[in-house]
Amino acid sequence: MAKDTKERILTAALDMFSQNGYAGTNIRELAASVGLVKSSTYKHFESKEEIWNALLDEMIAYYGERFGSTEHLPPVPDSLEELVQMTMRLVDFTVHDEKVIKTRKLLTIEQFRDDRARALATKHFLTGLTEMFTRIFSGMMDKGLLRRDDPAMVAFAYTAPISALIHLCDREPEKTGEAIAQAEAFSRHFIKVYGVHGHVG
Amino acid sequence: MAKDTKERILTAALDMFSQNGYAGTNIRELAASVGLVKSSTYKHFESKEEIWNALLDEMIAYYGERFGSTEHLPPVPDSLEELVQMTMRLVDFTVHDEKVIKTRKLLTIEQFRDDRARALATKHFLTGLTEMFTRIFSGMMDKGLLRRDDPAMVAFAYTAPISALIHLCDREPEKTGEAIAQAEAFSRHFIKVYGVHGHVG
DNA sequence: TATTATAGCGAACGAACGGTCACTTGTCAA
DNA sequence: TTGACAAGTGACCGTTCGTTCGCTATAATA
Repeated sequence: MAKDTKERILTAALDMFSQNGYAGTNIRELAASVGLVKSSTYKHFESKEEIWNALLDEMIAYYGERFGSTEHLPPVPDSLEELVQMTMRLVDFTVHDEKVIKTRKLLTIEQFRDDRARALATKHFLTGLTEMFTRIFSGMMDKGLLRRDDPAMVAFAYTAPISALIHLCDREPEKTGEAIAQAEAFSRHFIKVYGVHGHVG
Repeated sequence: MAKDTKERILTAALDMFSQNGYAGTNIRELAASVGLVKSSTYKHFESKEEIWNALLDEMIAYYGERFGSTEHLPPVPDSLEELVQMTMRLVDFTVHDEKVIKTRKLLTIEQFRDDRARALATKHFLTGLTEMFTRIFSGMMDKGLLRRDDPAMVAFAYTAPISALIHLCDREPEKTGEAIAQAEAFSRHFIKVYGVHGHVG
């Protein structure tokens, strides 16, 4: 039950830090949201900062196991349409999963204050997606599905606009539907421009 | 001199809010950084929140006069190379101008807490640049410099990656040189893909 | 059963917060 | 020369912050 409480505190911390920031979050409310009184928090963490560090540890570990290993790489699509579908599944997940949303918001808010948050933000918002799609596009070029070009540059050109739309969903959740539609429109625009057509799917 | 002090307080507020956030900034330090004692601040503003609101007012006004009016639109380039040059001038300014950097950082940090910051963030990070380049690309398509396509979609495909690199500069200023180089590389990649070549510049 | 560690609690701590107020100083108009 | 006002000061206010401490209840261990 101790382990359980500790986990629940971290979950609440992600909630509040991602909404109000580290400085804007107070332990009293945080404890209350897991049904504790503030002093009880200190049975599980030595300080507010330790909660922050533990949360970042968890986020870094989660990112590592989810995007760091090659086994979680999506398979190289066999058609341009499949690329669109795969992209949209990815977008759909990433703009609807609460934990992922809160993680992004927290990194957005705290990236200028904490160096580990800064580094993780760059991975989350830029290099992570780009590297993943660099491999995918490299494979698709080999298959003759995409025009031969620098796969890293093409991946950057593909993922950055999608990233921008994901950020828009975080900022203005009521526009999520709109943003998803635009992501799909962009994906279809992309395959029109970069894809090799007349291909037998 | 009163007007002067008020302005200096706002400048200091932009400094501190953009670095530590609204909640992480205290009036004592803010006042000290303009050579005042905290109580003197209240001769110019009624409260911390009023400072925040005045700062946002200023940012909104500045954005309006700088990007809102059509007179500040850059002219439609006469060649693809000119598009690259114009883009790089814009990038260079936007990643080096201190006030603009701090404005972006502040909007990044506070976009989830304040509705006006939220709206302004979307303009700054997404729609503003896109709309500007929609007009430019529309003109370039008319001139036969770019392949005919939906100018808004092409503008989005062009500006989103550049925006991502600008954010990278804000987050990791030591990578600014690298990011600028990548912006230019991307811009050249873009004109290679979307441009009409064999054109007499 | 007696012992001990754990996890909760309420009260209290000093420090820092945003904000107020009476007071002084300097400036400028009447 | 005087009066009014704007701008700055330091002392102080109540509140909230993160943190500590002594206590209790529970549950596992010996």
